[in-house]
Amino acid sequence: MKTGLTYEKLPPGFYRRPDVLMVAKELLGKILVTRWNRALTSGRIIEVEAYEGVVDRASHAHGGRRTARNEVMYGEGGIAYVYLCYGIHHLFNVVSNITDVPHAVLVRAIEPLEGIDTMLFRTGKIEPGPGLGRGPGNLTRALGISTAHSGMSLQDPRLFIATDDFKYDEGEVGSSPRIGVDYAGTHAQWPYRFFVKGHRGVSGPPKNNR
DNA sequence: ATACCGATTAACT
DNA sequence: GTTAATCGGTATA
Repeated sequence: MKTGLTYEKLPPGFYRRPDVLMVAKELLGKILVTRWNRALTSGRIIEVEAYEGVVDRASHAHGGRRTARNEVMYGEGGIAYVYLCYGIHHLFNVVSNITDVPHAVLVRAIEPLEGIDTMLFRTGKIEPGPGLGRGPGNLTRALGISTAHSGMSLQDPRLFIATDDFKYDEGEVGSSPRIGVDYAGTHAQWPYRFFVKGHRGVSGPPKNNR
């Protein structure tokens, strides 16, 4: 495949580690790739949030809740969990940890790399730029990800995460409480959101990336 | 059967 | 700074 970029798919072991915060932080700088019917689109991950399963009131799996929607969270690390939010937005998560430990990482923003034309077509936007991958609902639209892909393995050639050995330095990464989880009470204060400081592609107002 | 609500976004003032 | 849009998932009866 001609990509102009060289990168290598992350192995299953990356996702199956016990510390969801470590998995979340290390996903920053990795490349999220989709290839539906030969249309390749990709972007570098620049903002994520960790959801710590049964102990986390902000998680869909809090208290061991298990439904048709969130069932895939209980699968082995390395699969996609995609769900519909506000009736419109498809939110993409990476399931981590071992079977029956429902940890997940929400991908909130990417820096578009490949397939910009395809992303513009999918989003109906006219100008290329950070807006294409900024926000969890926007990036799934740009990459063509939907709830139909929930449960798909991230070893699939159509949907995977890869590394080109690029890494952000620790000093380039900021943390904050997660967005939009005020209903979770004190757990909403946990600093489980990680982002690239000062990056224009990070979601929310400018203060969100400081 | 029915009621409530959200891991958001864009378009406002 | 504020708010309307929008509908599947979930709980309750």
